[in-house]
Amino acid sequence: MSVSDATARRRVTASDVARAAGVSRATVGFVLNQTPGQTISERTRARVIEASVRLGYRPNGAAQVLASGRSRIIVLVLPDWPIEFRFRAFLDEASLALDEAGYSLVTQFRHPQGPARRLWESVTPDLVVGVVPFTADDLASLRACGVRRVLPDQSSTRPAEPDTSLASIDGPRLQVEHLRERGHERLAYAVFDEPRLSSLVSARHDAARSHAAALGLPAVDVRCLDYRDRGTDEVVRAWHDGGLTGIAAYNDDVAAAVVGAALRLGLRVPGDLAVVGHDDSPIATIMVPALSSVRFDSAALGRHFAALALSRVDGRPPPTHEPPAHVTLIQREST
Amino acid sequence: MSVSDATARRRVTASDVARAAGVSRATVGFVLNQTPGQTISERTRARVIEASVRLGYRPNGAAQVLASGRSRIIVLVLPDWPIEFRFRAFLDEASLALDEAGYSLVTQFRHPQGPARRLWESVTPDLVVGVVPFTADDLASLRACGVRRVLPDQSSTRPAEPDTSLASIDGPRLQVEHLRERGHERLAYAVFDEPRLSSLVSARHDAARSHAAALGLPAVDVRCLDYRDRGTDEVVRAWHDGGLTGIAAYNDDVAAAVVGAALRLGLRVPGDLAVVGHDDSPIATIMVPALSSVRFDSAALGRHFAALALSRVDGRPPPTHEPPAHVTLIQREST
DNA sequence: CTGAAAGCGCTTACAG
DNA sequence: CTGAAAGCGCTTACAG
Repeated sequence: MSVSDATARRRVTASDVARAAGVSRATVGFVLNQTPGQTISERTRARVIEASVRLGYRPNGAAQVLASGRSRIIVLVLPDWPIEFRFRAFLDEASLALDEAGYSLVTQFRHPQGPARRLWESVTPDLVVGVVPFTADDLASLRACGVRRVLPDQSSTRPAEPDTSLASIDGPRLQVEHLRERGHERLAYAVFDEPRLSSLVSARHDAARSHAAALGLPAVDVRCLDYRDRGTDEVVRAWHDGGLTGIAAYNDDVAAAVVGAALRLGLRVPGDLAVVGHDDSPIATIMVPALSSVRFDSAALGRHFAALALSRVDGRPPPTHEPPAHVTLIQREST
Repeated sequence: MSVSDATARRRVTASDVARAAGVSRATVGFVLNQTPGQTISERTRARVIEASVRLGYRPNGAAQVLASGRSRIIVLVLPDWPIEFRFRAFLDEASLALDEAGYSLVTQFRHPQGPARRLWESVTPDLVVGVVPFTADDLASLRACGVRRVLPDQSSTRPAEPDTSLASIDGPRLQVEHLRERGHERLAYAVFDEPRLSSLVSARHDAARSHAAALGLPAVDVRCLDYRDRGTDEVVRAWHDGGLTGIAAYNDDVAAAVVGAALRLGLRVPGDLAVVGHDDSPIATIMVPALSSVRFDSAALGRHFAALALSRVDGRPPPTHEPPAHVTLIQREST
């Protein structure tokens, strides 16, 4: 009765457990944290565990962080990009792998205006990872908040860490190669006019451009579409009139917009215009004609991200093996 | 020089600021937290602020949480649903509104296996909100971790809080009404076979069913599709052969799958089969034919969520006004 | 108007 | 093998 009273009244602390088990507070910590280098008798250990379970003891996170200096929290700062279809699998796998190692992954989107309070000011993370590099402002704040470990690592002059970002440029390469193999030499790259995406978009179309150049193909025509009006139709007509036959798209939605415009113009896909998307989202399979696309193994990327993050929090060198080969081209009806 | 030394060596604390400003540690806290009921001279205040800026002082979050018992962190526990298109806008708006009130919104996805460590064990949130109700296990953990405020509120017997969940059932109603207005009486409801979604899916098709019943329409035929094979074609053929003419879909991807199957079968959309989607994702505009769909005002929902959460952390009664009317039907070519 | 002091609930050398 | 004690960096009555 006094037990349930105490439970109801206020939070159970390590002192409560110690009292109930007839040991000191320190011993409670040693047992529950399995602190190495301590020799606790089996009987004592059992008494402590029994008491902590019986009382429903949960350590106070803030007190642990304050005393130990470690939170076992990793913050992932995401750019202000619209969520991509495969991204959820990336997060799921990364969280799972980190969870198994005893860490929690917490994500924060970074808006242009920026939140007044950065998350790392509140949660004392062991590590903060940015998908895009941090601003000087962010870095100053990170330092002032006592965040010791940051990825990408700014302080060192050694070569950049392995790139686990989702801004992969292997996809565009595969798209260009695939169109070339299907007999297309005059190519275009289609993107949506989505300001939030600018850095990612330009990384990808640059990759498409330079890979085409490396293959000796004519310059790739990069165009912005707006799916909300019919401007896409004109762009597609101009491509066709100009003799372009192969279109690589930033993602499957953009590819679907190109295919839709082509159909409205009476063009055959892939007869007159071959179109390849990116992300292998559900719509690629659903569309008529079904869309060739680039599939990301985002789960593998998520696991690789977790391994990299863990090596960083433990102060170990990053994993030496390359990130997994994670993109493949799925051919369907549109090429 | 000694300043930059100290900065480099270890974290700047309130004591450092106090020393530099020639005041006590308490005064530093009073000034920086703008504690009400204190009368601090303008000169002292200025000195403290100057020193804290100069030294780059940031309060230690863990210590603040431990001492004050409040973290200004709100955890939103998300079910294991695939991310819906409009969901990002919801999160953006909610985070922004909470941020303005000085709170950080942290989200955690809840996998079936469940993370070993729940986030609320580490971050001492002021409030934990679940999109779906918590399990008894979760509730026990929340209680043991000292989380005083939880939504949906389990402890009280008063009527449930206003529903801000994304499992809205107004969309299905609009779909049924719209199909009816377009002259369709024999309806079907199409979903994907996605186990992660079961609760949301059944909430929606139940809504469609009961609204059709309320309108005096024949029973709605609910069917599971699988877009990865051609089984969809057979379902759509069966609908057409059976005289069904109006199809409401769980989301725009499902609707696109139905439209695609209809086109492959040589049916006219909307002539032979009218199809209405849900979410108004980009693909609805892009598709040929363009898809009628239900648009969510998820930004307004996000703001409403924030207001509700803030009322809860402040211990105020929830906002009395209804959640905004947030769904509208956008008619395009498919109905 | 300002400061000295207790306390939040842990961890972790250190001493027995 | 176990415990007493200092310390993490704040907040907040309380006393002047």
